[in-house]
Amino acid sequence: MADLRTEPELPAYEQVKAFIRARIVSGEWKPGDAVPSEAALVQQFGVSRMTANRALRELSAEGLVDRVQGSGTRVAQLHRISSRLSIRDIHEEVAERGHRHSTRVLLVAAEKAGQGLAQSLGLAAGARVFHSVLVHLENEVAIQYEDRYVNPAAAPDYLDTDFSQTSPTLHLLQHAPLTEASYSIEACLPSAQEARELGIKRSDPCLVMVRRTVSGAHVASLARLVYPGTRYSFAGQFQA
Amino acid sequence: MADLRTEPELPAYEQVKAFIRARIVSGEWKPGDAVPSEAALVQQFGVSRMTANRALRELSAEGLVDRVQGSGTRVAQLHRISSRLSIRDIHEEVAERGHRHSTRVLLVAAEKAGQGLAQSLGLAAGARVFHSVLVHLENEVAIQYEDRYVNPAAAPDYLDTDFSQTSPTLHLLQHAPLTEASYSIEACLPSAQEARELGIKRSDPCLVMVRRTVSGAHVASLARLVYPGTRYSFAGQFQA
DNA sequence: CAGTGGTCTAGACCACCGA
DNA sequence: CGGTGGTCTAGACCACTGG
Repeated sequence: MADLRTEPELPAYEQVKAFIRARIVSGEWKPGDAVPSEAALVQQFGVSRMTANRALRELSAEGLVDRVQGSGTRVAQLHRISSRLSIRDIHEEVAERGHRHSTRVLLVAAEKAGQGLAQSLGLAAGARVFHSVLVHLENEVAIQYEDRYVNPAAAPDYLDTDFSQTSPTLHLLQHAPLTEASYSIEACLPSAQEARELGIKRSDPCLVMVRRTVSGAHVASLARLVYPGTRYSFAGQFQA
Repeated sequence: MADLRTEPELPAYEQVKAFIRARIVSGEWKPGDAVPSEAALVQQFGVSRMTANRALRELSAEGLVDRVQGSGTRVAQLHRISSRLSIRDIHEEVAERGHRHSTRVLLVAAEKAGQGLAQSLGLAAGARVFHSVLVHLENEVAIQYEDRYVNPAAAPDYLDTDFSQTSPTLHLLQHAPLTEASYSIEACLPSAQEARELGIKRSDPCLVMVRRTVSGAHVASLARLVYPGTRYSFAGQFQA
């Protein structure tokens, strides 16, 4: 029987998970080693098989173990620790740091989509699209230049929105439930206009995130987000 | 009874999940709306409560619904879609693209840690640390400049490793089970040496990832990874 | 073939929330 | 108080793996 003196009352499946996790992160059980079978855990801990199963299933979902039906459970090879990079509203993000967020609106208009843009948005060439360009400020310092095209079908009242009060991201999250997205992050030098609006030199490197969001059946939005490299970084934590 | 004609044989809990997920991503059920209770699902689908519970519990883990004991289950407010950014071995990454990976080793040595470095690694100032500098090539083109400090306690035989055969990341993953890590990504201009080794101009912007990895009790490694912005980008997918 | 995990059930007890 | 979710059990049948 294992020592379960962790918390006054911890669910049985959590105790089993803690027991196994401790042996993995301590290195006592190395990648590739077998983990006790469900039947063995039933014996050791005096729990039902469903409880042992839940413990192992959740550890598998967390990437700590690999399970193969008929074969067994083993400590996962590479602990591909991963972090969550999420789509967040920049207003919320700035507010969370205890800073003031404000917006400079440069453009909000309807346009005809060119060939490439229409294709990216899943529309016919020449279709009507919404276009917004704005600059986000944190404590009156520019931190993001946001150039965004929006599919009218996803947010019909996009043009009527006051983006000094709410952000495009928030508006879209609220009106077009996000189901899918893809992004890429690269390093670029800013265009003349981007540099001017961000208050940086054209030789100052920037992080550029290009993001395409999908809501249900149609592409909702295509955004190019430019961050001054000297004032912004994407940071994150990995946890096992 | 719902229409469950999705796949020939899909587990009951997956069918329940699919039923609910479909109504959420289609927008039929909006954020804040109540989701059928476990008891209701038991009725609708003719499954046991454990099965309905598993469906809702997993949807909750995926962030699609929020559950409150005693109150009920509701569609989650903002679908904080997020992607996993994982620590991968660059050799594996390049090989996966069907390209050749090779390495240019510039330095592998033991050094005395300065003040800041020692602190970052959780060692005393002046302690012995391992230092490696290498360039990773994809099809003979430089894509990453890797400058890394390693805690000897985490990988005692680091200096004896042939990094033209294996990579520091892989060596560390295999010898020091990863339990925690933090990173930041920013845009910078390369140093003179970085530019020279990467074969780019000093004015070409680069993505820089600084990564600190922890293995069990001690900090394992501190790495600075420089990617030419014109040749590399971090890309990812979000899924609901 | 025996052992493994994948799924499922029909109960059960409890803690919590809101009316 | 009734309804909710959180947990747990003691069985069960199945598909798959390996020797």
